[in-house]
Amino acid sequence: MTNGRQSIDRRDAVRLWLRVLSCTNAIEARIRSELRQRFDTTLPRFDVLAQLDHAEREGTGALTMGELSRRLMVSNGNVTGLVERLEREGLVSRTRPANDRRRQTVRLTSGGRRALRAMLPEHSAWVSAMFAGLSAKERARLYDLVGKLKGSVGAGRRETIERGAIE
Amino acid sequence: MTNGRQSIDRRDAVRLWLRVLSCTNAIEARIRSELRQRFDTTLPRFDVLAQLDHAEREGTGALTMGELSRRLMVSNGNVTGLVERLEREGLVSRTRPANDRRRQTVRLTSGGRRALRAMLPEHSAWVSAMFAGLSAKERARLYDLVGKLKGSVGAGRRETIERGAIE
DNA sequence: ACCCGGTCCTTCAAGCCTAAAATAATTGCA
DNA sequence: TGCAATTATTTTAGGCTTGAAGGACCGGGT
Repeated sequence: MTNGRQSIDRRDAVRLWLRVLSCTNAIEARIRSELRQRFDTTLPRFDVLAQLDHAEREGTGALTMGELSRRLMVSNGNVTGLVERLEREGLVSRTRPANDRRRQTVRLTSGGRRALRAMLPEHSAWVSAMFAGLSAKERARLYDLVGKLKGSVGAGRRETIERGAIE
Repeated sequence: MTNGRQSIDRRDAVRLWLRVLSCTNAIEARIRSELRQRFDTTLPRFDVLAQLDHAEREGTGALTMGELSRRLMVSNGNVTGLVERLEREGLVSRTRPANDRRRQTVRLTSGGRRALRAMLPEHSAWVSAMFAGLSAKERARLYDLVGKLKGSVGAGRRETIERGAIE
């Protein structure tokens, strides 16, 4: 049964995954390259600023390091370095709240807010240009499918763990 | 026109992009984690081995550093380091062909081939488990949409460059 | 024979990223 | 109160990644 139904499905899944990956990489590479050329900055830095801005709009003026790490889906230690560099550049500021001195809260400085506001519209323009080849209907379908996939990823993990790896 | 038709489309495109990105990251994180736990290796190393194996099956016994860099879509310098580490571990070997001594050709060692063959079936199993929440029809639709998106990404780049950034 | 533009690869500096260990502050509970 | 478990963050060691600069090599034209 080296080439049964299951093997074929698996090969298809891998092919699909590789296509998704290469597409994502291409988009990301484009955004990185534009950010570097137009604003002399990097994607992780942009992500931090965008996340802080988003929090601000929600009413949360500042985020803790941990909250930032969760939202960006990167490790704690990574956030430490990123925020350090952004602070050195004067784009964010850190404060230690008196009620819990383990914490570190981060917020945008006015310079950081200004820098981000300059980048956001261009960022949207790049992204929407790259997605322009898809109709509104196709984009909606893609949105749904990826949402379903996201759910499936979590479920797949649990199942494989419960069952004990490969059968 | 701060909130006209275009802005809304753009926001949608960004939302879609963020969903695609977070889904891809989740899948990649899972694969990285499994590779580390089960085989004590990393995704880039796996990618190099898989690419060399693929080339082997196509009849090309070995790849040059440049060809490897193109296929993996990473920089030249990056490949140098990756191959160095894999060579240190005895999984690949490098040779300098006599007819063009600028080049460096890389091939799997028997140990490398053995290591990869152990990983491949599990890798497929992880991926197909993560995609199992989608029906065959949905997977096919996703495959097509992502293919179309991939085309659109290239087209979007060209257009933005020609038109000169954001209008 | 010599040079010169191009190709192939490596080196370099800097930043990104992770997992695991260490540090520091808080909380709960005996 | 005292102290163990928990929570929040930083540190550490190692690897990944890039863009740019540099060095070796090839081929063709003079």
